[in-house]
Amino acid sequence: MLIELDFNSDEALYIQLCNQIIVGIATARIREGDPLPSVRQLAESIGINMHTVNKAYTVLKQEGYVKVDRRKGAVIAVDIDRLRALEEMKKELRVLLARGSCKNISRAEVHALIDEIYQDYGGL
Amino acid sequence: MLIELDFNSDEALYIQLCNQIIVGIATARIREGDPLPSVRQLAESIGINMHTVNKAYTVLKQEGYVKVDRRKGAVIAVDIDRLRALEEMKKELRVLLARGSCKNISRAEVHALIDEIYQDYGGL
DNA sequence: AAACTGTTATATAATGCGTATAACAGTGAG
DNA sequence: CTCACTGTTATACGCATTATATAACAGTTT
Repeated sequence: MLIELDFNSDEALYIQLCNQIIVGIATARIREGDPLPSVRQLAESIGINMHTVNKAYTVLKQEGYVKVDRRKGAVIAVDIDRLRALEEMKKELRVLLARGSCKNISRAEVHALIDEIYQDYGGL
Repeated sequence: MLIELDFNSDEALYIQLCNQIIVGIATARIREGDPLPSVRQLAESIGINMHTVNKAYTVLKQEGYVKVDRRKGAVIAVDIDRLRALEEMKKELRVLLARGSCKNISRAEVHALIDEIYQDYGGL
C-alpha cells in the first residue's frame, strides 16, 4: 500500500496516516488478518518518526480497524460497530452537507459523488 | 441562533463555532446581508474570549461565508465557488465513506442519511 | 462626544505534534 | 540459547496551536 504524506498540510501526520490506511482497507479489500508494516519499517519507508506511526496504529486500534498480534504485529481486524459508525457519520455529514448547501451543491450532486466514490469501495 | 460549545471536545472552540454558524446558515435560510452578533457580544453570550470568536469570523470570511461591513459588522454573504466546494467535499467524503464501508454501512444507507439531513437544509 | 463596530499588537499558560534516545517483554528463526 | 524482530512505554525537547487577557486604534452610528 502506497502512503503519501503532505508535510505542508494542516492535518497532523498521524491523522493523514490513519485516513490513508482506512481508505486502503476500503479499496484494497484487504482480508482480515493481513499484516500492516511494522511501526519501525513504515516509519523508515516514509521518513518519519517511529512514534508518529505508533500513534496512528494506536488510534486505528482504538477505533476498531486493527488488532495487535504479538506474533504478526499490527493486523487488519475490523470490528463492526454499526450503530456507533452511523452516528459518527451522521454527525460529520451534517456539517459537510451544510457547507455544500451554502455553496449551492444540490442533493443530486452529492448522491452522484457518493456513487462515484463507493465504486472504489466495497460496492455494497 | 443558538450556539452550544463542547468544552471537553477535542475540536477547537473556534472550529465548533464555524461549523455551527455554517449549519445555521444552511438551516435557517438566513438572507444575504443578515448580520451576525458582534464578536464581543457573541463572546460574552457564550462565555468565551473575544479573540476566539474573532478567529472564527476570520475563518468564515476567508472561506467565503461572511463579509465584513464597517457599518453593520459581520454579515452573511456566501460567495459561491462551486468547483472548489465540490473538490473539498469529494476529498472529505473519500475518507468518510471509507470508514463507513469498513463498518459495513451500505451505499443505500448513506443515501438515506443524505436525504434525511438535506431535508433541514435548502432542499435543492 | 459617546458607544459601538472590526482589527491589531503583545503577552502568557496549556496543550498537541513530531522528533529523539532508550529501554522492556514477547515471539520467531537460526 | 541467541539474535533479530515485534509492539509498548518512558522521558525529553522544540515548535506550533489554542484560548485567554489587556490594551489600543480607526471607522460608524446615534
